[in-house]
Amino acid sequence: MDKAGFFQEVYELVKQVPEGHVVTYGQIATALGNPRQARQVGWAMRACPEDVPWHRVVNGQGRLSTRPEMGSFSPQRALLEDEGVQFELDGRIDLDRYGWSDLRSAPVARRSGVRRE
DNA sequence: ATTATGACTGCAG
DNA sequence: TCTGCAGCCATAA
Repeated sequence: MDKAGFFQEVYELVKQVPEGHVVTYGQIATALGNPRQARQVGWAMRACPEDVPWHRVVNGQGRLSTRPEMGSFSPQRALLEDEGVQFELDGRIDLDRYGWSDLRSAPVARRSGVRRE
């Protein structure tokens, strides 16, 4: 797998995230084998193809990291809310509830009380 | 080859 | 809880 494959892998992982769930950059980087490459994941998202649900990717704090300045704000929040993700009053997401851990076969320790919607 | 930048993360204040 | 600083690493100039 060449370096360009890294981007492709990121996209594949993001595509695996179902509606109503989100993943962090570090999570993706970890799934790829390098938790330190979280930043490069962001770089990959910068080229986010249309067939990639980039809006389901947030930072480790459950906040939207997408640049709020690209000429206009991103519809990320609206998209997530439309999928059933409930935002906190401070604009944060409860990763304990919406965080996805089954990225490409993860050990997981999913809590038993994951109630969605 | 070297410096700067960034859609990140974790720790410290 | 929030802000700031340092560590990491691929891409750009």
